Amino acid sequence: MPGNPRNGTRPTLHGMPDQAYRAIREQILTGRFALGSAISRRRLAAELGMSMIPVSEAIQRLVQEGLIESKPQVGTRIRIPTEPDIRDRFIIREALESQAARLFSERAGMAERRELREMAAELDGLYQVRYANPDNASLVFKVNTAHVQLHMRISEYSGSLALCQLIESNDVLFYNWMFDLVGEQPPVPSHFHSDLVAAISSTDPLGADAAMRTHVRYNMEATIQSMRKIGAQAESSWRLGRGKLASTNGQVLIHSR
Amino acid sequence: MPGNPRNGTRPTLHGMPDQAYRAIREQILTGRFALGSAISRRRLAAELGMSMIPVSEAIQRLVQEGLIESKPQVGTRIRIPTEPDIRDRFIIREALESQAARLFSERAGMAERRELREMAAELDGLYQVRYANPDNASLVFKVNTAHVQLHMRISEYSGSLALCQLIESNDVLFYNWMFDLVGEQPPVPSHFHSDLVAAISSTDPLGADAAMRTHVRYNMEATIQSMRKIGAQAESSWRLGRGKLASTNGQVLIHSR
DNA sequence: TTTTGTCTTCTGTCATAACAGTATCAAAAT
DNA sequence: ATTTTGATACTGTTATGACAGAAGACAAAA
Repeated sequence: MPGNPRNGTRPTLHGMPDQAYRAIREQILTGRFALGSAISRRRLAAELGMSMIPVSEAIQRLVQEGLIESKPQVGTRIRIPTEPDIRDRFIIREALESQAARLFSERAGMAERRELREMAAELDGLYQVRYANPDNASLVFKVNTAHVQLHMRISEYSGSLALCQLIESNDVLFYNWMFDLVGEQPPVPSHFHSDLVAAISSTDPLGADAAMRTHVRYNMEATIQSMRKIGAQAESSWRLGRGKLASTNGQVLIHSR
Repeated sequence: MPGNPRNGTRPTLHGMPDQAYRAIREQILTGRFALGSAISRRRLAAELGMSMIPVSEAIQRLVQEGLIESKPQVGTRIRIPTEPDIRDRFIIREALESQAARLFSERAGMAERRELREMAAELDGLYQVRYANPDNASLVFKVNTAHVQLHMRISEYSGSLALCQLIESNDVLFYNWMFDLVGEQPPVPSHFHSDLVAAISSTDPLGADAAMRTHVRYNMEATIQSMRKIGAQAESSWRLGRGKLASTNGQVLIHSR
C-alpha cells in the first residue's frame, strides 16, 4: 500500500495516476459503476490508498475521453450518453475504422490477413453460441472481448499508432455504452465478421472502406433507439450544459509570430 | 491577479486550469515556445500567478493532445514530431475531414454552401497574394487563420459536435507542426480551395470524400520530407520512449459484469 | 586526459489542509 | 399546505510544502 511522505513509507512513487486511471476505468467497463452513478474523489482516493491529486488527474483523463463528466463544485459521475452523443460516436467510428480498413487492405501481409480470418470465424461462431444461450452472462463477456480484439487488431495492422490509439479511445466509449443493450439488439448475419474480413483483405482500399462503413452502420438506427430508452430512464437531473459548439473553432489558431 | 487562500485575496476561482491551458496553448501556437523548448511548471505557475496544480492539469491536457511531452522527474517540453508522427497526423486528418466532407455534402443547406464558396474564394486569393509577397509575415498569419477557419467551418456544418472537436484537436497539432515550413512547400493551385468546396458541395458524398482526401494528401510527401529536416536539427537528446503500441489494444475491455 | 564520485540544483510528484461553491433537508414563516 | 430560511454535509478546487529522482557542475582520482 502506498504511503505517506510525512512518515517514511512511500513505496509506489511510479505512476500513481496511471494506477488510478486503470482502476477506475476497469470499474466502469466492468459495470461496477453503473451509467450515471456518482463517484467521489475522496472515497476513491481512500480506497486506492492515495491522495485526491492523482485521482483527480486520472478522472480528468477519463473526462477527456468522454467516459465521465464532472461539474465544478457539484460532483462527478459516469456519463450518460444522449442521442446525439451516440450518433457522433457512430460517425467517428465510421471515419476512423474505415480508414484503418483502407490501410489494412493496402499494407497487411499474408500472415496478418490469415490471422484475422481465423479471428473472424471464431467470433462468428461465438455469436451463434450466444444467440443459442441468451442468458449466459459469461458468453456476453466472451463475445464482446473477441469483438473488440478483432477490431483493435485490424487497426493495429493499419500501421498507424496514433490512429490505433484514437480508435481504442473511441471504441472504449462506444462499447461501454452499448454493453447494456446486448440482447435487445437484432441479431447479426451468421458470417458478419468473416464477410468483413474478406472484404478488407481484398487489395481494393475503396472496397475495404465501403465494407467497414456498412459494417459499422449495421442496425445503427435500432441501436440508437434502444439506447434512447436506457438514457431516458436514468435521471438527467444535473446534466451538464453540453450544447452548442463550445470549442474555439479555429479562432485560437493565431499564428502571429 | 489570482490570490492566495491563506490570505483573503482569491478573485478568480473560476476555471484556473482553463486559463492556464489557453495561455500555454497560445504561447505554443504563436511560436513563443519553439519546438523542443523546455517549459518549467514552476516558472509558468509563477508567471500566471497560480500554483503548480492548475498548471499541471493544463499541461496534462496538452500532453494528451500531443502538443507537449513530459518525462516523470526530468522535464516538460514542446514535442518535436518524428516522421511517423507526421504521417499519422495526415492519416487521421484524412479520415476525419473526409467524413466531415461526406456529411457536409449530405446535410448542408444552401446558405452554408454559399458561405463556404465565398470563404474559399477569399482564401485562394490570399494564397496568391502571399506567393507574390513571400517575406510578409503578417500574410502568413492571415492565410493560416483563414485556412484553419475554412476547414473548421466545414466540420462545423457536418453537424457532429464530437467530430468537430476531434478535427480541431488534430488540426491544432497539424498546423502547429506545419507552421515552420511555410515557404518551403511547393505552391498550391490557384483554385485549390474553391475546387474543394465545389466538390464537397455536390450531392454525392462519395465524391466529396474523395475530393477531401486528395486535398489533404496534396504534396504530403514533400511536406514530410521538409519536416524531417527540421525535426533532425532539433536535438533529440532525451526523446521519450514512444515506440511500439503502448496501448492496451482492447485487452482492458473486460466486460465481466 | 579521462573517468569517477559527490554535491548542488533543477525537475515533476503528491499528501495535507484550508477553501468555496452546491445540494439537501428540516424548521420556521407565510 | 406551501414557501422561505438556515444549518449542515457533502462536492471539487488549489496553495503550500515536503519529497524523490535526474542532470549538470566540478573536483579528485586514475
